[in-house]
Amino acid sequence: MIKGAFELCQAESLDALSMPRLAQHLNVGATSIYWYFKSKDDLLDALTEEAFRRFYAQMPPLEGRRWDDMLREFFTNFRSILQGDDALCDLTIMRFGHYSDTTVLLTWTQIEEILEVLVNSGFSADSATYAYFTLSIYTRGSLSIERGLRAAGMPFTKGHPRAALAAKMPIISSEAETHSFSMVSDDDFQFGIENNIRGLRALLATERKASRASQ
Amino acid sequence: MIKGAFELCQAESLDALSMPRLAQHLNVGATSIYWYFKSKDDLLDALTEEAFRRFYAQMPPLEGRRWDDMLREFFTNFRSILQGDDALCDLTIMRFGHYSDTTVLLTWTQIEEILEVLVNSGFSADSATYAYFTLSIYTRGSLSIERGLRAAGMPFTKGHPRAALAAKMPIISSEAETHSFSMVSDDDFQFGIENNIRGLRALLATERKASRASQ
DNA sequence: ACCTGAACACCGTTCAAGT
DNA sequence: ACCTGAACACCGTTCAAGT
Repeated sequence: MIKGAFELCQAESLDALSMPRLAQHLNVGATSIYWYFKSKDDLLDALTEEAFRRFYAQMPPLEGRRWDDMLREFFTNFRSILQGDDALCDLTIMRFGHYSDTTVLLTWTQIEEILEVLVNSGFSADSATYAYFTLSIYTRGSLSIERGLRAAGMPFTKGHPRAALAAKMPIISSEAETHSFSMVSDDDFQFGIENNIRGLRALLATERKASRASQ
Repeated sequence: MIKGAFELCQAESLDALSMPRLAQHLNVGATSIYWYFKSKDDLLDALTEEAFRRFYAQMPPLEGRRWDDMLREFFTNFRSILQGDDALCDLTIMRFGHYSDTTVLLTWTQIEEILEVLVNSGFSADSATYAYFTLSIYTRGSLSIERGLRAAGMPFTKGHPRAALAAKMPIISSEAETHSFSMVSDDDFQFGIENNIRGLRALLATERKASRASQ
């Protein structure tokens, strides 16, 4: 049932998933689904849970490197997995506030593991939490915007005709020649992650100084 | 026409905007709208353009302060305006790849102004562009996730019952008492912005050193 | 030029009825 | 326990027809 729903989502898209279409795909009466799920939203919740299971199954384990390498790798993996599977992306990124208990447990377990590395590297528990949230929001923001662009048919990726609009904008005009203005290119993403890591490095330095001073 | 559509969106929500409902709101035949807009998507595009106009009208002008103050203020204003108006938020943040030429022009003008400040402060045009994109993606990510949570009825904002799940997670358990786990609280947002600014400050320092060395 | 109503294909959902 | 089809209220959209 959920497997069939996933097949349909992967083949078409989450938007294309309707009760009649799913029923047809399963060779079953259109309303039979309501015996298993009391509403479409219920189905979607179950689908979201399964999506998270599949997502985490694809995530490689954290390597025992330095905290900055770990963060970089984790969020790069996070992004590339969801970039490669629109159905998974739509279900995990776009469906907030629809996380089942097992999904929350799965996610928190993952977060705890990361926080542990950060705290062991000298971050306070507070800073570690903020750090993870910041990178998580950024990565998800990038993914959801990229997803939106792809769904809309990928307007202006590079060398876009709208460049004409930039006549009186010297900086943008020159940047537009080399820089994709989608805001979500690989380079953009890498800069964002790297910039946050730079910020965290500076924060860590001041936190260490403060903790030494208080001893 | 567009004004009426906005009224309906503000009173209800963007989801509640249907052709029949809008027609009813305008005291007009259900299909009359199709004389002005060839499809609902067309209507939505026009609505998006108007939303951006209203949004930028509310954005206070950039103050002539230091680049970091400017960024902080800009994105804080950005967020608080869209936090206060769900219709505006749905139309501007959620509808990517549906920007009209005048919307793009409006946006680019705004971006150019910010890039100018950054470049004048010593950033390369490339870094300035990356910097803006990073903060923009983060702010939008935060807004869209907050919006999703609100639409879903704001699950676990604080002191949430799910804390029980965190039994074997020492760091999360202790954090959960003081830290909202929504990832999009005011504190979370402020940390994200501040962390990016810290990262940019470090970047600026190395860029300045490099440009001095090459002279 | 502007608006209407009937009509169509699609949706989510309910419910009484079948096995 | 599991599945069905008829039915309902709601969509977006087309089109021939009215003014």
